[in-house]
Amino acid sequence: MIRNSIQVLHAQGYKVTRPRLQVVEILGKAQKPVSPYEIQKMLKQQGRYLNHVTIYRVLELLCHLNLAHKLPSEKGFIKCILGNREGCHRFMICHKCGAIQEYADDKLCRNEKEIAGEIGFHTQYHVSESYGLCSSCYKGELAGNV
Amino acid sequence: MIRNSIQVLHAQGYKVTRPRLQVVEILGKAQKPVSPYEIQKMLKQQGRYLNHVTIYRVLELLCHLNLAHKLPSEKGFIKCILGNREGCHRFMICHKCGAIQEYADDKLCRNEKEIAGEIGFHTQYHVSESYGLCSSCYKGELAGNV
DNA sequence: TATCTAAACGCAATAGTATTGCATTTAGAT
DNA sequence: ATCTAAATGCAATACTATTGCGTTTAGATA
Ligand SMILES: [Mn+2]
Ligand SMILES: [Mn+2]
Ligand SMILES: [Zn+2]
Ligand SMILES: [Zn+2]
Repeated sequence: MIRNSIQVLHAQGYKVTRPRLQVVEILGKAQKPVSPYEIQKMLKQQGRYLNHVTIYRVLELLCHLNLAHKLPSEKGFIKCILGNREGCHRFMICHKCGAIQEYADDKLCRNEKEIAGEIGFHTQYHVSESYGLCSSCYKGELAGNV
Repeated sequence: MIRNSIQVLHAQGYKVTRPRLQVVEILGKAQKPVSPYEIQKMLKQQGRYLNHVTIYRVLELLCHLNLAHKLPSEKGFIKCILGNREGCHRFMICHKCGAIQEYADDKLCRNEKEIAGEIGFHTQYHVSESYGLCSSCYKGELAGNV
């Protein structure tokens, strides 16, 4: 995570700074989307400090570099685990435990573009989030309902 | 739009109030997502006034009744044009003119659920937004590039 | 039509989120 | 070691969202 981020930053001509690495580290540990202010609090607990403006700017850059994604409906950011694979990156979100699963699927993209094409809409990218229960939470629900 | 909203409010045991009708009216006219504060401004221009808290509450209700949708990535609300059709309601968003096209597609939902199922994720609903150019903006782009 | 009450609204206070301009610091090139 | 464009911190400001509570009102009932 960190290593890859450093590489990407470097390769794209962006400086490798402490704030950037700190945010990357937080995202790497987080198991669910985190907001800029949440990141600030988490750093604070480590005795570190970053201005919230800096965090906003870092997150913006990380998204630009596809190292992170913004999940608007969750009001938070999450690290990208797919790399620069083709197609759009999609998410499954467990609304019980908050866990996120990132995935990509070309067929799905083609489907959506096809439907759009039928009414003359030219798709450039997709935002796609599935909400439900992850396998472990689903099992928990079943157990609870006995 | 208004008539249908009145019916739904009534049928569900919610009062038909002036604030609710005013917000419905604004959503009906808007050609793109509008935020609560934008709605307040638009009403102001008509010489009307609603407290922003009221607008928040009305929008929450309208979404609950499927008369409107929140578009998180656009930070705004839009009226629903599909009614209570089965499946999730999806959107195509032109990032040039801001126009929105709502649609639904069962096949797409099945596809997504299928993919989720493969990793044990149990989907309950989808958030889906396609970004690109609507047909008229696309034509405009082509013309401009000559 | 008048009365009544739960539901809805307005207001005020407060909290949380986001953006901008500018001075200072610093990564990394030379 | 020096230099400079890039990045950060700070301060001010604007925008967005939530809560509690007193007042008003839609619409049911008589
Ligand atoms: Mn990704
Ligand atoms: Mn709809
Ligand atoms: Zn879960
Ligand atoms: Zn357009």
